[in-house]
Amino acid sequence: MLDLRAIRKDPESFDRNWARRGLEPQSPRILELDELHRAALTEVQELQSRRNDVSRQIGIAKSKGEDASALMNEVASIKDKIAEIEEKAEGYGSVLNDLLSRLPNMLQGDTPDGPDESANVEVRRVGEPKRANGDTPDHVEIGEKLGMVDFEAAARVAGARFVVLNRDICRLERALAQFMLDTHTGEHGYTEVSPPLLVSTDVMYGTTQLPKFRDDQFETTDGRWLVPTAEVVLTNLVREQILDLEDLPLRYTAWTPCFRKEAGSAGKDTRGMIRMHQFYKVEMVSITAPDKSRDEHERMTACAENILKKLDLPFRTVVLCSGDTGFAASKTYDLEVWIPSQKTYREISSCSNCLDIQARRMKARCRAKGEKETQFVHTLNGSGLAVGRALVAVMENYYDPADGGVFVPEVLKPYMAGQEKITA
RNA sequence: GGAGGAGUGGCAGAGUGGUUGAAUGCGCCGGUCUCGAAAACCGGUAUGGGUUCACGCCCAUCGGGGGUUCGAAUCCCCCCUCCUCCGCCA
Repeated sequence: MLDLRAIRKDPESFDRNWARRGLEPQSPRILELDELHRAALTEVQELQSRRNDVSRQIGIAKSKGEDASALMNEVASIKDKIAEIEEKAEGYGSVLNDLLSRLPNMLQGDTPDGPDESANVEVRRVGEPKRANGDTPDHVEIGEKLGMVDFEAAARVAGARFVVLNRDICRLERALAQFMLDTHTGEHGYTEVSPPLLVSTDVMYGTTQLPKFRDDQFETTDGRWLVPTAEVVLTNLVREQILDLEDLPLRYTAWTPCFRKEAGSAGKDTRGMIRMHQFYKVEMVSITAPDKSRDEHERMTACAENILKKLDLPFRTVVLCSGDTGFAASKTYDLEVWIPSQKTYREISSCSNCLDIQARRMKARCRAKGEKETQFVHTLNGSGLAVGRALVAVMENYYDPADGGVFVPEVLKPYMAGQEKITA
């Protein structure tokens, strides 16, 4: 949710910012609805005030044993009027609210302008691709030859976009997750959380999956939702709270499955485990004071990069342009890992600063000690990393053409009982 | 799933239809006293919204939603959460 008061104060700057995402000016409609809404609200409140006043007089009159029927008649007519205006006010309010909840966040000044991903800007590149040629088999071929990746079995039990992993490959997946969690908790100051994977509609609204992205989500028959990312739960941990400013930042990490319908991605990445309906991800979430989120964003991105560095996987970091930046984000860094079989860098992490847009929806605030004023916190989320895609990257980058095996990255050996290599 | 009990301000805890946004205690903030501190005493201490240049005024909120009533924390209905017992179960 955007700050309606801020829009009132400077509607043009909001329209200018939305234009960077290719949106038409929104403020005229917003301001019109806002004005109608507030006028109705004021009228309702004046009537309520009058009603309360007369009711009080009725109480006094009755306690004195006087006749109050004239007063009671007056209240009756006020009540009808209140109901009428109230309905009007609620109508304007809900239309306005729906409009606002479907508008994306303000972009930061240093988010570059551009229509789509082709305009994203590379900010760093770390490591050199070991094999830039196309002779590396892809992870599907590697995994199936090892007999440890089985898409057919997955299709039999669940359908397309699922996978069954076996033996050393699923152990490697687990090792990756463990390594990421240990690094975030041990070195990066994050607190590990094991959260619910089914959440309420309010929670999905809080982090902006709803109402606009309903079609991407799995809804249960009892009105709950399967989390598309742990961001949803971790961020909502502070919903409806007033936090002590001194306790910020809060940093949470969790290793969870993620469930996505991938409704708009039909035909994209159909081969392999790049795009699944279900995948594991280690997520980082930070809750910060409003003036600290920009620094935290850099820090969080560095934490995600650190995982790739330790895994010794070649990657680059790009800052997304205005047209590619997600709905809730004001600025996003994507980390892209080298995928040898595709001879390209593919997204493995996305770190976003959402400013206060989620906090407003969640009513998550903070307050300095001794102060009366509350402020909305800022929320950030980043993958640290997508475990499924990390597995793909390790399988391909650590592939040994000599025997079709996969070397175990140095940092993962402790999680694999010292195992050096995965072979058939 | 069944039966019963409970949800009030930061916390504890009154309040069962009438100037109750809510007694009292604790905590917290400010002040008096003191060389200083403690104690004591005095004052203040919810959130959101509308309106106003401002002081302020007003509205809503006692788990959530709806209803009865001139008037609801208090009565009725639905839902949620927690506790106790029974059943089931990873």
